[in-house]
Amino acid sequence: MLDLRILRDDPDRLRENLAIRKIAVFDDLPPQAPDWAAATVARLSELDRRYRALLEEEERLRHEQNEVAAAMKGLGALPADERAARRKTLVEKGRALRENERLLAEQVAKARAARDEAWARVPNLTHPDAPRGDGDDAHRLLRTVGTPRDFEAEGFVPRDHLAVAEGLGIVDFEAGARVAGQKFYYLVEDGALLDLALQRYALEVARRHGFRLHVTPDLARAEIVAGLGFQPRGPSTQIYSVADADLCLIGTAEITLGGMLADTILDAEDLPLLLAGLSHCFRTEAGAAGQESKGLYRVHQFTKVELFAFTHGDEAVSDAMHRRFLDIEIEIFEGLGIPFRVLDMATGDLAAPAYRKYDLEAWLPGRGGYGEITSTSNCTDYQARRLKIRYRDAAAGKGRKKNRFVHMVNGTAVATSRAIVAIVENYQQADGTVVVPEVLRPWVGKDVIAPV
RNA sequence: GGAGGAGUGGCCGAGCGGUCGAAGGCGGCGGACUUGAAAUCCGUUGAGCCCCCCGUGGGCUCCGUGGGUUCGAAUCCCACCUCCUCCGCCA
Repeated sequence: MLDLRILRDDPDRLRENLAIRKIAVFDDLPPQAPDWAAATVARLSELDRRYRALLEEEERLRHEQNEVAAAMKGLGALPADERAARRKTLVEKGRALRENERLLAEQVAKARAARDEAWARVPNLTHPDAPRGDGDDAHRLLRTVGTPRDFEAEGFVPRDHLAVAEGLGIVDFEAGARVAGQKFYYLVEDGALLDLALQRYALEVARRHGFRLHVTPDLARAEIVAGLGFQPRGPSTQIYSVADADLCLIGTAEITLGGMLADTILDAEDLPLLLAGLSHCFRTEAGAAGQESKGLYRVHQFTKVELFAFTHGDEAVSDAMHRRFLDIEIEIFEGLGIPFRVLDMATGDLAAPAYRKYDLEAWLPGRGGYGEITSTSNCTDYQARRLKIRYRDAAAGKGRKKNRFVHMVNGTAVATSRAIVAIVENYQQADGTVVVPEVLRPWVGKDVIAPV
């Protein structure tokens, strides 16, 4: 959620931002509609004005109520009969005011809900250096790390991870489908060890960088999910909900790490707070299908080590943290020996909470293309405002402390399923075995994964 | 799951249906003392929102959350959430 002052003080900035983000706030004003950004801002302003006008009227009535109640207190000194008469008048007046105020309160609540609902859908502002546009060509290539293997020179055609993994018997999608449905799977023997090894490896790197380790809940209240900027309900939601409970299966530990400190006020000296979270992640993957979704690449459940930071509410500070996150992600995949590229994601592809986002895309020989393996976003104060995560800050004045919203940065250390895809495809050998990346060997306990 | 108890400001903790945004303490900030620090003493210190003639201006709200009773609710009633104690069950 953005600061409402932007709507009131700088609507042009809001309109320009909407235009580059291409995220619809109102369903009947999609980004394809003419002047949709301007029309969206106009409607938001109108909702805000309506709410404030009603609120003002309600507060006036409340003020009168308070005056009646206060007048009642001064009655004690009067003679009994006069006191009774005054009392009767005041009670009647107070009662009438209460009735009116209640009617108005309903309208105020409705107007407020309408404004807030719309406002919550307005995307975050955007980093000035983020590339504009949308679509795969719009992203800015920042770096390429590692060199893809020359399989032709090695004399064989690389297979996709599913073929290799099933050949090795380290993944079982049939059993997954039988038990939980399509896009569920079992990791078996060395597959299970590989999964755990990736978790341990990522955690060790995170801890070395000063992140405090957490195994988080895999479920969270819908309110927390929404607070992080995810849509917990609705036809196109990526989030599973639990029936008869106000709970969602989390799509990422970003939700549980970010929600940890909801409604708290931190000490400025405690920032930045660096958290690592291990959780299962669940995604409905509504509407996703096709070759790119094959096998372990797009599944309903996977395990992930997430990095999370709460920083001072200063764009330079969170921006620096964001680059630090990117460096850690690069370190992790460089360590795994996977060739990848780093993209500065275009404005039209950013999710609503992100101010800026970098993706790591691994080279996947089985596909002959790149596929996203990790992602890191600076969400500035967008999530903190809704979750009410603040810190006491020494303001410009002497000794005065002011509460400010923290900035929140998240990033993937490792999503095991996709890392396994990248490892299996990049480390496969002509005989169908897979070499274990050196950094994982202590935990996998072998150099090569071969069929049992 | 059953039976009790409790949720108050950054933290701890008092609070009678009206003078309670709320005692007291800690912490923070400013000052005195000190070469400096500690100790001591004095003062000060909640948040969110709305309006305007934008000021040492006016108003509204907030005591777990949401409802209710009342002219008036931190205080009374109901529901929910969370925590604690005891019992039961259980990896």
